[in-house]
Amino acid sequence: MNKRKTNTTEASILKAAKTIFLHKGMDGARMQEIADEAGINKSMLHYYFRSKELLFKAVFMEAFSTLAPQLNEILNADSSICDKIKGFSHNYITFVIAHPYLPNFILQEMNRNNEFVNDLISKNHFPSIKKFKLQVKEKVADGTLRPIKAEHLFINIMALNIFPFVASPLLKKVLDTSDTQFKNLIEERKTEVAEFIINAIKV
Amino acid sequence: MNKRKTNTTEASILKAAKTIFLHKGMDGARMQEIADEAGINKSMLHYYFRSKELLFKAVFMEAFSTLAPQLNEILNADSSICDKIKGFSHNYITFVIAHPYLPNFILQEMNRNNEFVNDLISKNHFPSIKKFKLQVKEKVADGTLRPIKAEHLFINIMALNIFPFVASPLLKKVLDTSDTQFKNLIEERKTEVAEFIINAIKV
DNA sequence: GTCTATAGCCAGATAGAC
DNA sequence: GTCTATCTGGCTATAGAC
Repeated sequence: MNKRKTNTTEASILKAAKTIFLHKGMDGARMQEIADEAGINKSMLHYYFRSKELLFKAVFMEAFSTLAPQLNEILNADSSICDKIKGFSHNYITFVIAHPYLPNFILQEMNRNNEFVNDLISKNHFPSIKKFKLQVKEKVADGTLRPIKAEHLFINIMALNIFPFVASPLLKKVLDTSDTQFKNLIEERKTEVAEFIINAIKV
Repeated sequence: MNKRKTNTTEASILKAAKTIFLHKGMDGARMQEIADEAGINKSMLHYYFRSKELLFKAVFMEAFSTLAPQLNEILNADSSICDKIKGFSHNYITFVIAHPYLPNFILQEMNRNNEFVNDLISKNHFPSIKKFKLQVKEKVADGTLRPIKAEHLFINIMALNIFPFVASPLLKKVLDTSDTQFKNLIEERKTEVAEFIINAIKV
């Protein structure tokens, strides 16, 4: 009985905290706002998570844990480079359409350079680029790919997939698009991005 | 005499405010910290700029005014698309190496969605994509360019140039590079990015 | 476990002497 | 114009009743 209440309250706090932290960041978020969002008393936040920082850590880790593994589709899968790029772009964009604030939140908090964010990440068995590096080197050597460093290719894949979500307010202004039109553009990018990259690297 | 002191003090406040706001954002910045950075008394900030918000607006506008005009090299120059991409990538990356916190600051504050940021920007004769759209359409029609929407090409150019600066903490971890190695990668991108894009769009 | 009330602190802003 | 001192409000966090 106690256990059940603990679980549901704790979960609703986490859910509310996620909403607020993702929209406003650590510095902009208010404990009161999170409590209101969860429909419970502010002191409950401290009862369950002890401090704003610990609550934030929980949210950040959960957010990070959903994004980091997706990189493995590029870095550690066994498929061809083309298939990786097609698969990742489609899956990643589909996922982020459903969670549009995630990428900006992660990047922003990593840029704030708190020791703990970087600590948490280091410990969290970060995906390594090692295997991908070998694969690219090999394909460049045998002439299947234009000469390109794996590092640049990886940065480019990330950039083309992630950037539109991080820069959407700016892009909407320059492109002079409505929200609906912008959504359509993003939808198109599920295939557009992979096509663009593959054209860039194929011989 | 008074005039000179006004100018130098006001300038040193603005400079300090730029440093602090760019590193910490509106929410994370403290007026005391800005005063310390400028080496003057906190009440001077209010004497010259009246409030934190007005000081922030001044900083944001100055930052935005240095970045926005650079988009014109892509959007409104008279050169060929290839030359635009080469020129912009080289110039933009060179500029941001010297001001690495600028892009993240602008994107972050636009994402906070304060009315005033969006208002300020709307009034600031934002560069339009109109001319670039015509140019791309024309080149696609006459077969000089692979079929691509101007919107996607523009997003891609922005993404490939800006993203590495916004995501540097993440990229450094995944790529497992030192600061020096990462700087070298960025340096390479002055030409690498344009090459990549041109390969992607040429027939 | 959940609430109310409040402690304690720190930030932005102002008053007023010089 | 520049300083010191201080007000005021809002925020995190906790004490304590239920």
